[in-house]
Amino acid sequence: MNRQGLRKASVTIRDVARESGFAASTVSIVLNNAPLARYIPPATKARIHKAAKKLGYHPNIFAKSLRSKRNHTVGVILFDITDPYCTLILRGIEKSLYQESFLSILADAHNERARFERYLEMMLERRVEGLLVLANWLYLDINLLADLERGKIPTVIIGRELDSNATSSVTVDDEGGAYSALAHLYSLGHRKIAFVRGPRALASSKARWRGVQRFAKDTRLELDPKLVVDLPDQVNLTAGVDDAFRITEDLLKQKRTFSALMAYDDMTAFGALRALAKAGIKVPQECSLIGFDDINPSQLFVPSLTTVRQPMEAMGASAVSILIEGISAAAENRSGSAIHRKLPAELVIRESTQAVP
Amino acid sequence: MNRQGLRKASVTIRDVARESGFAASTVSIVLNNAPLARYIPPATKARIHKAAKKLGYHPNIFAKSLRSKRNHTVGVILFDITDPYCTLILRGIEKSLYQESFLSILADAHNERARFERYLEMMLERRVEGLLVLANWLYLDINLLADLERGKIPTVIIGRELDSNATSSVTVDDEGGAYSALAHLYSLGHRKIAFVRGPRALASSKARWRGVQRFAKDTRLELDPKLVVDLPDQVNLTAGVDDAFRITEDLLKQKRTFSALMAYDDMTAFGALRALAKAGIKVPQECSLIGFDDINPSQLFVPSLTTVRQPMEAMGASAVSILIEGISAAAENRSGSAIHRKLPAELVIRESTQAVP
DNA sequence: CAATTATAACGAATCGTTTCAATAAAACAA
DNA sequence: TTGTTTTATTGAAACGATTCGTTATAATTG
Repeated sequence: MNRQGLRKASVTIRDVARESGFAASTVSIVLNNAPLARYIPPATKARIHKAAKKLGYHPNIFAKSLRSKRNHTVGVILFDITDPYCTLILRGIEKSLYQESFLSILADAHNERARFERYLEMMLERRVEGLLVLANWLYLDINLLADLERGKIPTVIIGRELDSNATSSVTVDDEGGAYSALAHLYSLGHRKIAFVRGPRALASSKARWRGVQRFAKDTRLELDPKLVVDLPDQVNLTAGVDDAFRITEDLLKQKRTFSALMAYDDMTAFGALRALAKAGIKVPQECSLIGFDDINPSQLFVPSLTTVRQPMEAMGASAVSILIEGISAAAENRSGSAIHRKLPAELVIRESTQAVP
Repeated sequence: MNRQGLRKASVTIRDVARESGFAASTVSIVLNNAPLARYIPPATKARIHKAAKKLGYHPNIFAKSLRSKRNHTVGVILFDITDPYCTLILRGIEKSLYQESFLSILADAHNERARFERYLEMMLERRVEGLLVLANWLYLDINLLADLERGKIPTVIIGRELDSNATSSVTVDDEGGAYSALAHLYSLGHRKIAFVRGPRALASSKARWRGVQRFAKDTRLELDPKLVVDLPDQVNLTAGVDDAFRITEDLLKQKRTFSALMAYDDMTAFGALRALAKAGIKVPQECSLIGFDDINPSQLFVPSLTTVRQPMEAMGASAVSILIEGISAAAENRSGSAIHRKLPAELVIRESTQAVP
């Protein structure tokens, strides 16, 4: 008694071979349109295709990967999927990956080092072909770098540049963005401007502040140190908003007047807006408010938020293009060198800023 | 000349075998702690482990999968990653998956049928062990069902129940949620209440409206049909907000007074809020506003939004538990039947509602 | 002491593809 | 006619891990 009775789990290339009357190798060549396929006469090809279709043949991807050592998958590690900033970048990544017929494994590190490392481990174990790291709101740094380079697979970091520039990166021009944000407020006549800077630990905080300082210098605008406060280091996103709220309240309590407030980012601006509203200060009539990022909710707020847009979809797309290049380089044993791309930010004027009366 | 000169791509189990002086099969048994390992003396185990560590051995997952037919991966298909509603569910999914050491492949269908089908295809091709479908803001229906069942792999749909209940689902109690939302407004003294209902095509629109009607019946509250408007069918998320804005404006134009507005969901509420603000109507002083979902931005708005919370993290977690159960059932050739879970919604009272003066 | 059972380790087959080298027939050239 | 290419097809050898069945000792039992 043979195994006919047993239900075959799935149809293999040998089944197609038997059905079509050719060898498995021939079937493989035809179905993959391998170089050798140029010798195969159309009639043969047709028969093989027909057999494959008839049996509903789908190549086993595990076996395929085992031979080719490829799986057309990249890993995406981010640090808080709850952050709308991530979301838009993900959209950009997804669009590009889709076109390349790559699929992505998503991991959310919850801003926890251990989780990050575990995920990194899992991804390497699964031999993803490349790695995208979305370094939003991220405090891990020094060793992160080492970890990433350990993998020896093409990697692109979005939103942050590593100290060693062995790993490719895509960032936004924070400095330029902050510069134009302040320029916007200035052009509206604001001179007394409060600043809620980002947490010290974040690279982008420094960069944005540099932009502010550069503008101030260029126009001889005086920055009142009493009107400059720092957000505390804070891993939690919504807690960050609360911090911003509190800090702005403190700012208001000290009775120094200002006609505009520039926030580290949109989230911060939301917190500030709440504090201003609570103090009965109308935005933008009595105080202009500007953020940074242009995350999704910003346009929905009342008043909608004037902000500096990070081209997040473009950043995602850009990262993918670098990564894919790195992957094909690796596949062909070429060695591509790290690429660092810095995209311009764009001022988006909405309702939360207006000319000083 | 042998192949010593060639750089080995990676260290295999045979290398460990050679290094430790045992056979590959023994190594496999030890490293996986297979049943047979109970016969292997500690000394041997130690030597094998040492050898493995020394060589930095990592089992090749492709080969592993080829044999075991498993890959510890589930597919997650959603319809708009930009939607904050998705984001929180994803968080729930991720947490649970992490504990099970599963990884997820993420696909965003952009509300496009073709894209959905392509992704479904890709996932089946990759033999994900299960499928999670996040049916937010979704208009595809009839055939979607057929597509999903074609795959014959464990599947859970979140946010919607399929007509055939062959596929498991996790939904929220829309009707009960809407009921309690209206009850809340009623208890604050509101009697003239406007409703912006969801798009006709969405199942949740109907369910929520049923909740409203039921409450009205229970308390003999009269619903003024002139104060009830429908959101048009709309695939795009932010366009939905604009629709809500326009619709609310129309509502206001007809000069019917109402002291509260109940929106289909939070996004809709945001649109309504903007229209109210533009008309100079203060929320909540002159008009209370309530949403549904409790997406992330809702607590950040000024005023923060009273709403009905969907327990999104719990929904994600619940879906994963059903899925994992289905996967192990499949692995052991048991046949689990579809499970349908409906989670309660919870009223979250914030600033946007207050008692009628 | 012989018979049985635990213990310890291994060899070979298997999973499903792809690819290399080989073969054979046909087509062409000298 | 013989020799060389071109065209068509194939068997067998990987890829790297797991598992089943086997063998060879050591320990235990009657």
